[in-house]
Amino acid sequence: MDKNHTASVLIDLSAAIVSVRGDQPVCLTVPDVSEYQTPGLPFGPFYPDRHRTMEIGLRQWVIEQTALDIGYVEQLYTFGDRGRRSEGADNKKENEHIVSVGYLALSKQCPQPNQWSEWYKHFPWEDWREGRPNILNQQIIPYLEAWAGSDELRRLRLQQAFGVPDKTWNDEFVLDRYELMYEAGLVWEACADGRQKEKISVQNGIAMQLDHRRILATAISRLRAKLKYRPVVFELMPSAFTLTHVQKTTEAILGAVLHKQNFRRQLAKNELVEPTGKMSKARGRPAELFKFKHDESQNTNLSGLRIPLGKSRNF
Amino acid sequence: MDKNHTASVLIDLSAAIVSVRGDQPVCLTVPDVSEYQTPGLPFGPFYPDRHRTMEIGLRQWVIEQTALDIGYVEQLYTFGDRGRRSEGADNKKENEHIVSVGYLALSKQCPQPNQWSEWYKHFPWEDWREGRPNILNQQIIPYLEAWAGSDELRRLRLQQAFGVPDKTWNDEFVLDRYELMYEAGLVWEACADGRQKEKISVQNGIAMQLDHRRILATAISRLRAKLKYRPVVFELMPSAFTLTHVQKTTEAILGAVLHKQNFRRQLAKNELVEPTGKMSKARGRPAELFKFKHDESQNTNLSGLRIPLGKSRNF
DNA sequence: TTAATTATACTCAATTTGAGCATAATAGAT
DNA sequence: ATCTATTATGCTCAAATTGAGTATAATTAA
Repeated sequence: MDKNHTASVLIDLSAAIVSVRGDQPVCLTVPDVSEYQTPGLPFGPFYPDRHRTMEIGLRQWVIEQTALDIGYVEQLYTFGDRGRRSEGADNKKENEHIVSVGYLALSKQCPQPNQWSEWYKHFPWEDWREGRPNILNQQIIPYLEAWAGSDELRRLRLQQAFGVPDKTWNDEFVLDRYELMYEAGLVWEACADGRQKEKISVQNGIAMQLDHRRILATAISRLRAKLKYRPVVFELMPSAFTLTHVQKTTEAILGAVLHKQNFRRQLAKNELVEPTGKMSKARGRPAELFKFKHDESQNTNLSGLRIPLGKSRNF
Repeated sequence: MDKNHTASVLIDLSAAIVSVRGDQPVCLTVPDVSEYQTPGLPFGPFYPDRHRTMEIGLRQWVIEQTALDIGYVEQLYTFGDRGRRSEGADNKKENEHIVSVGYLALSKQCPQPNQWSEWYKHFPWEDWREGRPNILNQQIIPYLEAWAGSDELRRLRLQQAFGVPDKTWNDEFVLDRYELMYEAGLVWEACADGRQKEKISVQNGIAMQLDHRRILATAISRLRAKLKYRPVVFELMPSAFTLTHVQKTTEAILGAVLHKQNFRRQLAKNELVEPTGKMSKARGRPAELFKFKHDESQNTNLSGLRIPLGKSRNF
């Protein structure tokens, strides 16, 4: 085994810090500085001599920079091909090889509204709560069909990621869909990376710096999947909440509507919440306020919500 | 955001290359060179200027070093605290900060038997196929109980990871269990890293170099989880196989026995296999030979085996 | 008082799961 | 030949879970 390493790299810890504002999932972004006016995820370098683990390093600079209380943190993926730039087309020092380690963090609050960017502005095709997004049939699918042409492999990937023409939409394939659009040159980042010569005509969601939209797509995929077998929603909820509030938050993340009674049945069966005795006051009948029945341990083994997906998911 | 990186690191790509030999899951290891005679996982450096992505880099040196046909490759986790060594207690250059990116790879064959190490020699408490392993009640649990003492958090973690005293064993918590044993000083690596002064008396599974047993634990956790929702078993099967063979392979990985008829019902329902027309010849009644009904695309969206876990899992 | 709104209780058929029994086809022993 | 051990496969059945309703209760705003 060759142990003479010749290439050293710098490590960036990038964080998709997620919260929910109203009925919109949001993500902390940093003001755009580049010429392209694209927002980016917050990131900071990893100093291996200062922090024992990368998660400690991440928490450190998140606290320093944002003063946010992030309870839940999870490593997502390590990308070795950062900006995926083709050679020389950049103003960065070329010797600086950067590996980015993406993290997902969840925050109960999201102050300073302008610092938080709504997920579905970057991924308009991922929000199915009002039915199938128009952008799919009007823009994305036709372009992708043309891109696939008669290439059998491309058509299969298209079918599995976007469910065309007959399969159903899978809410967890956010990353697959984004990657496919990237490859097909349907997102701005593909131009920036030099894969696409001309600027694309349609704006398929707001672009982000470097590979940040890819990291956010990974975060959404992971969070949507996790929601179904671990009670992570409660990391996004205040200490007391109504059952409808939990449901709305879940629906926001999944980008889909759920059957109310069945959702509550799952909560009840898994004993995830307990009543506080207090009531909420809103428009209609007051709802009981609940709190999360947490296990004291962070790394809990509760069964999460087995999401009974409502209808209107395919077409 | 502070962009003046001061610390550069080297990246090692470590691979848990998994296969199944007979009824034992195995993992490719490299001959032991250290004074401790402990085997290690194969690993190689990542050269960012030579390989566009880390996965490409990994495949490259696996092909070069092992000449193995690994189809399935998946990134596991990136560890920033490698050997987790306390300061100065090592013969390595202290300035060399190494970050290891762990990968899981699956191989259909495993030639050169002595290069492959059986999982359950490193994790004897994880194989429940013959019932609850004796080592749990005889060694591990008593030590962990003592370590936990009256610390409430420790007791909760113990309960959730090992299911003591009343909860059930969860086959996916391999990493949680290993980490707990590491913290409690119950595995050799804890000594090596200087967390434990004296050598531990009992050998709780064969140790590995650096953090390699932790990477293997991560691999086992991930593979056990994945098996239940993606048809990854077939990455470990030859082109034609009997249904019993699939089941034995699945059981080997899960470390648990399954209900035969229900297992086959799942395979049938999900249309994961199709008959080849040929028959196997063995001791009893000949079994039909099947092949995996693959979707041509690697990144397939098949539903995997929803594992109906047999009984005898708790106690 | 009425309408609109929201919450919650309860029902019911269809499906899926967990666990079992019964039968079929082979090799090897008697 | 025929019995026995062994493995494969078909079929049943009750319990649990899911998907999708209907009905009713408690509020606010008009």
